[in-house]
Amino acid sequence: MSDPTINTWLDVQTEVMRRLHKRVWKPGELLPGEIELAAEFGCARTTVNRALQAIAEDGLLERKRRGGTRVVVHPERKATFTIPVIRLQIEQSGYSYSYRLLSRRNERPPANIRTSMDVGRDSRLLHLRALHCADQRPYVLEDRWINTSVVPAVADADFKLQSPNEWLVEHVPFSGGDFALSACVAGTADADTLDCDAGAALFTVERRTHNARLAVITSVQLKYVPGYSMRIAL
Amino acid sequence: MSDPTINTWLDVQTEVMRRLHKRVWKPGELLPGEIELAAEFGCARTTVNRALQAIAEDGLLERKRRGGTRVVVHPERKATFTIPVIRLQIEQSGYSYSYRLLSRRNERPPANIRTSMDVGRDSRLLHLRALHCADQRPYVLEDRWINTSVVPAVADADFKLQSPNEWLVEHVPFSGGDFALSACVAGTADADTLDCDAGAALFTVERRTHNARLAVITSVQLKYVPGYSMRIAL
DNA sequence: GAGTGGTCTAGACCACCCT
DNA sequence: GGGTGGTCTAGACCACTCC
Repeated sequence: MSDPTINTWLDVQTEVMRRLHKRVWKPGELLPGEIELAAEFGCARTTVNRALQAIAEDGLLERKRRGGTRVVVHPERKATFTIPVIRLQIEQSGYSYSYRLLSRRNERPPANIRTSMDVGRDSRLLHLRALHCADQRPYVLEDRWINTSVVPAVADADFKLQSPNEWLVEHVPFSGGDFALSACVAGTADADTLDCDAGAALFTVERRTHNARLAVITSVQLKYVPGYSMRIAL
Repeated sequence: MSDPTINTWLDVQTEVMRRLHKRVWKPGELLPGEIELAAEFGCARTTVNRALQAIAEDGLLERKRRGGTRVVVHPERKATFTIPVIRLQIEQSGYSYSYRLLSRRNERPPANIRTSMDVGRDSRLLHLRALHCADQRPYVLEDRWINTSVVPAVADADFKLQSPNEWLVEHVPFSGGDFALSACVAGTADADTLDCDAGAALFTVERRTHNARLAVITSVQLKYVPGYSMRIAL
């Protein structure tokens, strides 16, 4: 071996990755067992285990108890991105952040919201609309529904200064949810608020958040200003 | 403690998460050291370490060598999604997949591609345009540039049957890249190909892929049919 | 039944970084 | 300097699954 000592589990990971790229172990093939690899690398089995587990988490290896470790055939790569917190997102770009509450009402939600938030047709939810700006220019338009029976404390929240997102993060521990990314056409109302042309294409994020008991806390739609793009590194 | 034995590192993770949700340890606060927690849970320090590391990877804890483990103030959640392989994406939705190569040319790329792929103004790159269909109906329009000097073998590839994406996955081990998600308005040509109205909003994915030596292999833009949304679970 | 990965333990040393 | 997390080791037992 030409390798300059393999000690840490990261070293093992690197070496295994190298062999995967060089097709020393081809897609679909079985890798040597952990003990064997440990012997070759001159380290403990635990160390090899840690490395292989990490690679498996990235989706490049598949491990089974009796079946050994196998190279995944179609390496369906996984990307992880950090869910943007709008204020930080803007501030990190070097702009000043400002925020304005446009409206706050208790309303009967439309059908799609009733469905996605799993509430009856007579329920009233808190409906918030807000605008986030970068250097005083519109950046993203927020349209949010909050289930007040799941989060009663929201009645006392003042959203004039603090955005709903930040209030929720601080006051309501949540456990899960889902995302949908899409594109929509700016209507005249959107265009007016976002200070753009009607008919422009808006990058849109819809997000639903539920608590540990799977009750939907909030459902929000974010429409970004035209030209916005969400960047992710692999 | 009312807890029914804490043995595995997953048990520790669950218990720590529970305390984070219950604000036993509040945002910004310092957790007890690993040895202390190990004593409380009645397990080895290694086990506690594994659990805390996993939570830290999710962005909820921050760990420093001398500074201990701290609850992150603004838990910037991370989401991980699998990069869609178009054919599988369509087939898993229960549709039949078909694919058509629209054009294949060696061309001088426009300025934005020259920049993003880091090539000189006289370089010629392989330019591919293709359409992916679900049940014979347009689903996504692919516009791809491949650097032929980085991937010479591409000259011999036949993209009439196999899509460029799948060919690249099979033949060119890549190591990294980046994504940009955005929205764009369908021009008349796009609308014609995708069989939709001009002016519709198209969800757009741009992706750049480079090899281990950071040479850009390919840059691709995918325009999805109107109404498409990309879904991610947390 | 037997072999593989999954995990735990106890002890040890190291790297980092705050005071 | 000293305390914290980061990691390695060696040995052990368990759980799953293929044969």
